[in-house]
Amino acid sequence: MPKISDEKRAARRAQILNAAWTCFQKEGLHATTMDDIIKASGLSAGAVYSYFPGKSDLILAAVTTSLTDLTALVLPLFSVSPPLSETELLRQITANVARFSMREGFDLRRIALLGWSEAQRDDKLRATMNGFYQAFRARLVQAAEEWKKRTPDGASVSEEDVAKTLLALILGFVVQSAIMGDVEPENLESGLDGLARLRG
Amino acid sequence: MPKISDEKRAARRAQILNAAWTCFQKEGLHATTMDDIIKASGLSAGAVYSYFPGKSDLILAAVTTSLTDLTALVLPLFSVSPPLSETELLRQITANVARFSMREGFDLRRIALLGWSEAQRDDKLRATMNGFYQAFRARLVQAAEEWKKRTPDGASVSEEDVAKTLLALILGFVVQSAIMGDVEPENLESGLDGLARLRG
Amino acid sequence: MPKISDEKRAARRAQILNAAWTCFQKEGLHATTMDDIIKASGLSAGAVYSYFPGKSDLILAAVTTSLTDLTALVLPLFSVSPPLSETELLRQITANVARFSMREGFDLRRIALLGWSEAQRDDKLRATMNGFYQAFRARLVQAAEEWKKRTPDGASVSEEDVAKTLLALILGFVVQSAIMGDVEPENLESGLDGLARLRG
Amino acid sequence: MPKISDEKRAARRAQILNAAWTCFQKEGLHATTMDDIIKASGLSAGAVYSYFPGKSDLILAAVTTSLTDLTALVLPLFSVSPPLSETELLRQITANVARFSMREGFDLRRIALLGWSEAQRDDKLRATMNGFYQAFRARLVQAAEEWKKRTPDGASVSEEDVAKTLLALILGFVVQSAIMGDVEPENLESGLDGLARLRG
DNA sequence: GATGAATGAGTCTTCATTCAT
DNA sequence: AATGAATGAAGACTCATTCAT
Repeated sequence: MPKISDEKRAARRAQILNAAWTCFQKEGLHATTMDDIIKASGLSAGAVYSYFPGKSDLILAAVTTSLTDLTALVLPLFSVSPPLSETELLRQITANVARFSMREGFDLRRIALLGWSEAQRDDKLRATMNGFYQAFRARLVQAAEEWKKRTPDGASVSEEDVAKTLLALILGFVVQSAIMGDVEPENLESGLDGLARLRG
Repeated sequence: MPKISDEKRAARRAQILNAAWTCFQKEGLHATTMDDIIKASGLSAGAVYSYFPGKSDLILAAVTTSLTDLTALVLPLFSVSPPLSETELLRQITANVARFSMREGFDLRRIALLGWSEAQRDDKLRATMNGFYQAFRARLVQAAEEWKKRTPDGASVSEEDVAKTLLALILGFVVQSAIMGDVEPENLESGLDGLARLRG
Repeated sequence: MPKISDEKRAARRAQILNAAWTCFQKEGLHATTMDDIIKASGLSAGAVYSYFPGKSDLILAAVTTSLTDLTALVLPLFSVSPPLSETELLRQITANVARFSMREGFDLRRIALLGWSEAQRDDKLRATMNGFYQAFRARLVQAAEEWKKRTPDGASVSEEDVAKTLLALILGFVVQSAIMGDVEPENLESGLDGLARLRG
Repeated sequence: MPKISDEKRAARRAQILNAAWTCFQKEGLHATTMDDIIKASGLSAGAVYSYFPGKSDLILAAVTTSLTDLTALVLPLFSVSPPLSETELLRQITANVARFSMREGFDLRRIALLGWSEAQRDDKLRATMNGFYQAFRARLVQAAEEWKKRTPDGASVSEEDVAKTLLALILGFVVQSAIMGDVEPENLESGLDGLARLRG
């Protein structure tokens, strides 16, 4: 098969995935019907099914894609030089999540909530998400190790726990802003600072 | 059958809600059919529908109940004397959430994830959840005010932001432990401490 | 059993029938649920079922009642002295039907259409209605005989056919005014006159 | 399955409509279940629903079709040359209705009664039927104008009222023959004649 | 390969009727 | 005798998936 065909295949896949994403976000995972996606994609039912064996695969692919896109957005933040401080990293990550959420009608936060819910039922999806979050947290652990090295008297700090705490803050930011809608990256930065000062 | 007593009505309602909760948790909100709930409740379809007008009401009631139960569990923590410190409050809240999650096979965290997802589609549910979280965060603001008073040099701390940050930590704990399953209340306590020390 | 009890029974029956009539008219025969009637009657389900074995009996009774009421309204017209002319009788009958239709929200024409439709399915109802219409047409035949006697040269007139024609006019008036709503008794009188003149 | 031809689509539609008509007539409009129609049509539920969005549309289409078929049967009678007399037109119309009623097991009169009843509840259906009868009556008015022109001394005749009277006779014929079953076109012709003679 | 019509098991919900209290 | 909660068999309609053309 010539190369064009492969490109076309990839384009078609992206086209379907895009349609699925839009629908999922607007209607939720279960309220979206295959027909919605088929219509939105502009292809035929048979065509869609030739790219994805079933609805659950489409869901998995959509969530995976959004996770991958997010990774591409966030990973560079770990490699800037000089490395970002904890406060700065948290602010940038949450800011990126918030910014990504506004893009072209795709709200990453909604997709995240939908995905978490679906992961309760779908083993494959849960495994995929788990893997992604593990990898992400591993990067946070690495970053924490860096900060630790630079901190005199930081030997007793658990980089694992710091990573878990940062991840909790990020995920909690996603939920809180999706449900309540009145949280900005700066709030966490200020709150974290306040919390430290209140503890003395 | 003559008029049923109020207690019996309430008991029946609870019986149905209990069945629904069990099913929702096992299967997810949409994958659970009314028939599942009907069978699990041990009642007839008509009986279930005489207590709840439809499936969405059952979902709303199930989520509301779990939210109410959680409130009952967590609210007392704000009233202990002497008041808990921020670290202690966070640890106790997350510990209660984790403990509640293990109770009688009901996992509050799963219900929470399912509810958040459903709230994207169901306006009534979203309003209910929003109200609950607003009230909860207001209590956190109050607590932060207390801490602020006791902190010399704490005047510039934003209690709003502290509350948002604590809520983010709690919600993030729920997500992280539901999806990844390897987070304990102590991790957040230690991580928050480490974070403060790394910041200098 | 004392007399009071019987009276009470009759009153209850009427109360139920009244409720049924109102519902049937507003919603149609099938769209009306037993619960609608029960609620409208102010009695309990059991009470209603102790007076009428089932919904079809209620329908039969409601139609029969309306037919009976109509009879009471129309029959006297055949006994007035001196007897009414054909034109006058037709006008008075249709006028009574129209007037009855306006009474207290009960529209006899609607009940008639509903009853005819139901009679297609319900043998008992069909038999009842058939009997009523036969009796009514027999009265028309009698009236036609009278007119015939008074008409010189009327020997060859078929009183049966005159009666069928008058009945067709009355029933057609009911349908036309129920569906189209722009027919008055006078129209038929004038139309019949015109028809005669056009025939030469 | 590739795109189906227009003829095939129309044939399928007719097939379903035919099944619906048969069922409606046998069982009545509401007693007929979608499953009855689906079974009778030989198609699947999904197929039927892809041609008709719901039961009420099927009812509307069935009634509309029967009305259209009837129009095709009756309209030519208004265009014969030389024009039919009032008596003749009435006889031919009723005769056609009666004949149509016998065709292939479809009884137009029953459909008419069912439709009138349903029109009480269904606005769309009522509007459709009203439109049809208005058009039909307009043709009767036209015919009456013709008769009027040919009648010396006919100037004062109201063609509107003549049309309303003729329509009442036709509709009344339908009801009377459907419910009582002992009326023939000739009866009306003779009765109308007798009525004129009795009036002097 | 692509199409989209067709499938049919499955969903939520209703409602005439019963019968325990 | 009266009540009204409970029953459960239908009913209308949906939708992921297939496969004839």
